[in-house]
Amino acid sequence: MSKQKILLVDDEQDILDLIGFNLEKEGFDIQTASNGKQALDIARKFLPDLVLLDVMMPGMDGMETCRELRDDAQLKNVLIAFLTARSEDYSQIAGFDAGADDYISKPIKPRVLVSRVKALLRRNTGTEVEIKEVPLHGIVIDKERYVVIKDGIQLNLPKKEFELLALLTSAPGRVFTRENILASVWGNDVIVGDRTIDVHIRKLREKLGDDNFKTVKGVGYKFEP
Amino acid sequence: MSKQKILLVDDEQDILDLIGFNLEKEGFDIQTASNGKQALDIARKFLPDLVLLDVMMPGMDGMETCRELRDDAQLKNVLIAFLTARSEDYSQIAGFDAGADDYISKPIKPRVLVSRVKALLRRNTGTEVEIKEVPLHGIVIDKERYVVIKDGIQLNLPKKEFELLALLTSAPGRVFTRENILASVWGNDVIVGDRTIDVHIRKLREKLGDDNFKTVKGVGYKFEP
DNA sequence: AGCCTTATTTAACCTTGTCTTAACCATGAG
DNA sequence: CTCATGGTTAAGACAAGGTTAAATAAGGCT
Repeated sequence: MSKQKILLVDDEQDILDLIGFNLEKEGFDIQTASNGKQALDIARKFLPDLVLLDVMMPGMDGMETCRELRDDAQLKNVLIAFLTARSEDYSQIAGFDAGADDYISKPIKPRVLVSRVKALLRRNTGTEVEIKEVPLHGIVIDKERYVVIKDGIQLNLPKKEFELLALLTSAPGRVFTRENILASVWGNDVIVGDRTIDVHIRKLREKLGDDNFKTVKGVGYKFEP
Repeated sequence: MSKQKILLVDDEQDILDLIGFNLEKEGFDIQTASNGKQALDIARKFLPDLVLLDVMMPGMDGMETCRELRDDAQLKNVLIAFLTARSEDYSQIAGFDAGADDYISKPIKPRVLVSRVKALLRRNTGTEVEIKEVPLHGIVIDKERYVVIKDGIQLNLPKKEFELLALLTSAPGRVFTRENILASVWGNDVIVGDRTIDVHIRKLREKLGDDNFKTVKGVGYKFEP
C-alpha cells in the first residue's frame, strides 16, 4: 500500500508543525491548510484518506468545512476527525451532524494523536475484509453486517439462507454435495428431511435469480454466475 | 466502566498462574490460553482490551498469533504486548512488524508487569474516543461523562444500557452476537438469563428510536442508522 | 438500620418469522 | 414407461425474540 494521506487543517502554524512532524515521522503523507477554503482546494487535489480539522477557525469554521467536504462526491467517504479544545462547549457540536468520524481533544499529545489516527485508518481499511463480492455479478455478501446486496439493493436474508448462500458463493462454480451443505450449514449432528435443502435453494433462486444456482443431479448444487 | 479485559497467552502454566494472579488482584478481568489457536478462539468471544502474548510457543508462535489477531476485524485495534525472554535474540522481532504495542521481557517481575500493563491500558483508554459521534445520526456518546446526547438532548442512561449502546455504535452496521455482547458488556463469567439482553435492547429502542437497532434473528443485533 | 428510588434480572406469556415437513408434480435417464 | 431425483407449495411446528410486570439488587438518604 502506498503511504496514507492526511490533510491537516488548523489556523495555528505551531499546531500544524507539531502534528505534521509527528505524523510524517510515522510515515504518513501530510499536507496542511490554514483555513477552510484552502482545505477544500487542497483536499480536492490531494484526495486524502483522513482530514484532521480544527473546529475553531477564523472564516469558514471546521463544521462548515466538514459539511462542504461531505458535499463533494469525491470526498464523501473521507475520514474526518475534529480537533476540539476541551474547554469548548460542545452543545453546538452535539446538535450538529456533520458526520465526523472522531473527535480528538486539545491539548494534543503526539503519542495519543498518532495512535488515534492509526486506529481510525486501520478501522477503515480493515472493514473490507469481511465483505465478499462475487465476481461479475453485482452480488456482495457482507458477513459482518449479515447483509446481501444485489444490484445495489440490500436484502436481509434469514440465517439459513444467508449461510447457504455464503457457502455456495465461497467457491463459485464448485459443486457442493448435499452432505457438504448439511455439514456446513446445519451442523453434523442435525437431522433434517430430504426436501429441506431444496426449499432453501428455491428461496435463494427466488431472491437472487434462478440462473445463478445450478443443480447437478445426483451430486449437489453450485453457484455459477 | 466495567473491568478491563486481558487475555494471557503462554504455554507455561506457571507463568499463567503468576501473571494471572497478580493482574486479577489489580482488578482486571483475566482469561488465559496456552497456545495460539486457543488464544484466537477465546479472543474472538472475549474481545479483550489487551493481549499479553508469549513470543515463544509450540505450534503457532506469538508473532503468527499476533498477525492473525490483527487480521480479525473485531480485534484489529486490540492492544498487544509481547512477552520475550531476555535471552531471545530480538533481531527477528525487530525486523518484524506485527503491530505489537509493547514488549515486556522475562523474567517477569510482577510489580513491573502490572505497571506496564496499566500504562498501556491508560494510554489506550485515555486515548480512546472520549466523545464519539455516530456518523449521520446526531447521536454523541461521551464516555468520559457517561452521557449520551441525541438531537441535542442529553440522556442519562444507566450503566448497562450505556455500555451496550457504546458497544453497538462502536461499529455501526456490524452485527454483534449475543455472545459478543455478553462477553463485552457483562463479562465472561457472568451468567444471566436469556431475556436480559432483549430487555436492555428494548430500553435503548425506547430511548433512542426503534429503527436504529436491528435484530438479526439467530445471529445478534446491530446498530444501523 | 429502615426506607425510598433506581437498575437489573427473571419469569411468564405473546408474537412473529423461520424452518421443516409432507404431499404432490415434473423431468430425464435407462 | 418407470424409477429416481429434484422442484413446488402450503400448512404447521418451532424457535427466537418481544413485551410486560414483578422480583431482586444496589445505592442514597435520614
